[in-house]
Amino acid sequence: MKAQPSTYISTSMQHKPISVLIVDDHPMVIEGLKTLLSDNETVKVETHFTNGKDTLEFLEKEIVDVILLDVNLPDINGVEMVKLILEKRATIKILGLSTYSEPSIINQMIKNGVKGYLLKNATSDELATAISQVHDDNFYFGSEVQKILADSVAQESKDLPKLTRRETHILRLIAEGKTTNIIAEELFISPLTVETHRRNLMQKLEVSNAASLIKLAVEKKLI
Amino acid sequence: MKAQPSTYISTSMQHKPISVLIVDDHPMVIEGLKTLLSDNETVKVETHFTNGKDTLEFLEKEIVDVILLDVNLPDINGVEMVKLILEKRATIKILGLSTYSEPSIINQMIKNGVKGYLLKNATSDELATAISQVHDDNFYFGSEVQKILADSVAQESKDLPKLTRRETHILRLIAEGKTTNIIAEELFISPLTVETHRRNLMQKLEVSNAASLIKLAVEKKLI
DNA sequence: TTTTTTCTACTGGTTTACCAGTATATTGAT
DNA sequence: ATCAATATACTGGTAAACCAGTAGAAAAAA
Repeated sequence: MKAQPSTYISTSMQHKPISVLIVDDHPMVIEGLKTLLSDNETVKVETHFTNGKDTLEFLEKEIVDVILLDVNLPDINGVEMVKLILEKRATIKILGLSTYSEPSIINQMIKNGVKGYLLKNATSDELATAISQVHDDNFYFGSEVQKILADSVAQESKDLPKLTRRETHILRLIAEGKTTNIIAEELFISPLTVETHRRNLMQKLEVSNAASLIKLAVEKKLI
Repeated sequence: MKAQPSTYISTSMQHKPISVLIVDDHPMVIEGLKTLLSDNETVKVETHFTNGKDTLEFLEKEIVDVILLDVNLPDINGVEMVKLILEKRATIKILGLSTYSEPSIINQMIKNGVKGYLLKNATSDELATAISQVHDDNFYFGSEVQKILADSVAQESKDLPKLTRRETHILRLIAEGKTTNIIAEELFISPLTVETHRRNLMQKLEVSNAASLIKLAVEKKLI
């Protein structure tokens, strides 16, 4: 299964290898990925970058089949990167990579168009499968990721109502422990207005006091 | 610089290489570390493990000079691992490794006896230096880690006053958005008592309302 | 055992949050 | 230009949080 007759490979390889670009700011991970993929003749790691800017510049001129994209880049966040890459090169398949697994981020990345998502504890096999699947325009999500997505989908039914800019702002100030009066002073509006916003927030988020409001805001990373 | 005359190496290597054990649950990182260290003749990667249990079993019989220890293992947490390893083999030098950098964890690990700490975005050079430094019984901390430690020392002066069990419990209930009366019912105590606890909490933590209390609790992971 | 800490509980008072309903000016979208 | 959404602001009332001081009982530490 692993070692095909070399004659076959060298003489009649119908498909050229899948060209892969690695984007990760951790040299260790880059080396690790390269090593894990070095045995695999169907994949060729084209090059790598450690930040978003260089990656986008490269993609101005060059193209690859699949990008292994770390979510935590120093300059541009992963979610944004997905959008920027696909705006430039819509046919590229992006495979998200991260150490931890936050449902909200994974969801955002899927919305933006990643074809797959792996945690960095993925095995060599998973990695190879993922690359070939996304290259064939299928989705691929690691087993842990699938579990996480399943959980978050369950909650997604009563998703957060979107808050207005003003509401988000006030929510953040509330979470900082500021009272209605203080907030009103800072925003140069009436305390009564602040209270109205607070009430609307609690109604929208279906909670009954400031404590729950803050907890929910922290949990959902609205602030 | 890379290729020394092979005669020199094979005939007169005064010091045997530093034996290194890698412990990390991410295959990618393991491969990456091995690759980064493969050029370095002064270091020999003995073997690797992906969890704490196997590592400790190995150390029952074998010994190495330096352990590269990931903080986030699936079974035993890094802080505990350091203690367990050093109880068994006090002469081993442990170099902590993690992707992110939480001051409290780094501090705990130092207290438990790690000789160095690197983030996973360390370069090949940093890694080599770190290994040789800790092998010589010096401390080595990556530049980012040093910055983090400096910051945390500054804050450490007014560290959190330790809360009693009851206080911690009530703090958690407050953070869940429960009112004084509800908490009192749940704990079969008077609402007045709950309020006293709340007041003590606020005093201890130097905040002036429940909102700040919750935010602080979430931030400091007291709950 | 004695001392200290923790948990318990109260009085009495101020401030703030919370609830319900209403209303107007200003944006933003179609 | 018109309609919907947003941000603004009010009245009036109830409930809960917050503040200060006190104090007894239980548990833990000395």
